[in-house]
Amino acid sequence: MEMTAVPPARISHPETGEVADPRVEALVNEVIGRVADKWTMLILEVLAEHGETRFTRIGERVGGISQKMLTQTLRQMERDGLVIRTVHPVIPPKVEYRLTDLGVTLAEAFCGVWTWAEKNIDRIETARAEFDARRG
Amino acid sequence: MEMTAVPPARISHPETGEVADPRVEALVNEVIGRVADKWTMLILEVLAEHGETRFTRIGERVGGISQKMLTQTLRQMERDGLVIRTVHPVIPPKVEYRLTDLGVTLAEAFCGVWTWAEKNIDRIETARAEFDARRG
DNA sequence: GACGGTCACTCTCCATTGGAAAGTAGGCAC
DNA sequence: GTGCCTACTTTCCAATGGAGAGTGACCGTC
Repeated sequence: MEMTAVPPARISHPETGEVADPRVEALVNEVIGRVADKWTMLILEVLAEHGETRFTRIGERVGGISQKMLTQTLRQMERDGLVIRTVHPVIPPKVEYRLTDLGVTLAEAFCGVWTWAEKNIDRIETARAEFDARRG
Repeated sequence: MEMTAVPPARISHPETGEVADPRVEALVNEVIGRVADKWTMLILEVLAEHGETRFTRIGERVGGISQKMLTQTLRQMERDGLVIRTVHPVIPPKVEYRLTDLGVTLAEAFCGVWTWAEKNIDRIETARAEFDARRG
C-alpha cells in the first residue's frame, strides 16, 4: 500500500482552523527533511561552537563520520546557503567552512533540541531499558 | 581513511572552557542521531498538533512515508519513550499513538526548527538557485 | 457462504544510501 | 626516490528505505 501524498483539498486544520496551504506544507516538509539530518545537525553544532573550521577538523570533532558523508553534507549545506566554503590555494590544500547568517539562525533553532538531548539522556535510556525488558 | 572517534583526552572547549566529558558528548550525539531524523520530526509534529492519532491517519498527515518506515519510526519512538501505543481490541484493529510528556518536550524543542523552516524557505530556495547557477 | 472492505501491520524485492578503504594531486621534507 | 600532508574522489560492499503484495480477523452484503 502506498500512503497518499498531501490531499489536494485540505486547507485548514480542523482543531485550529489555521490555514495551511498544502504546497507550503510540502515545501516545509522538504526543508525539514533536508535539514533535520543527523550529520547536518552535528556539523552545524561544531561550526556554531568553534567558528571557521577546516575539513578534517570538522570530521574529528563530529566523530564517526565518513569522509564521503562529510563532503556530501557540507556541499548540501553550502548549496542551501548554510555554510560558506573558503579555499586557500596553498600546499597542502586548506579549505575552511563557516556558517552564514542563515546557518547561525538554524544553529540557534537547533539549540533547543540540543539542550533537550543533554537534559533527557537518562529518561531515554531508562525508557529503552524498560521497553527492551517488556519485549525481551 | 577513517575519521578518528572522540579523542580520549579532549576535555574542554578552547573558547568556552566549558567541560565536555567525551562520553557524555558521544551519548548526546547518539541521541541527536536517533531523534534528529526526518520521519521522527514529522511524526512528532503531527502528534503534537493533532493529539492522539491512529496509525493510518499519521501516515496520511505526514505524507510520503512508507508503511515500513512509519511502523519502524513509531516503534523506535515508543522505545525511546516519546510516544505511547494504545491497542483497542476491536475489529477492525484500532491502534492509537500519542506523545508522552517527554515527547511533548521534544516537540517543543523542535518548534524552533519548524518556524525557522517556515520563515526561511525563500532564502534556501534562492541560495540553491544561485549555487546551481554557479556550478551549472 | 463466497466476496469485498477495514486496519495495522509484515514480508519481499529492488534501488538508493552510507561506510571503509584505496586512489589522486601537488609540493615539501628526508 | 619514498613518504607525508590535505581535501577530496572513486570503488566496492553492506545496510537502509520505498513499492507493493500478503496477512489475519471480523463484519456487512449479496
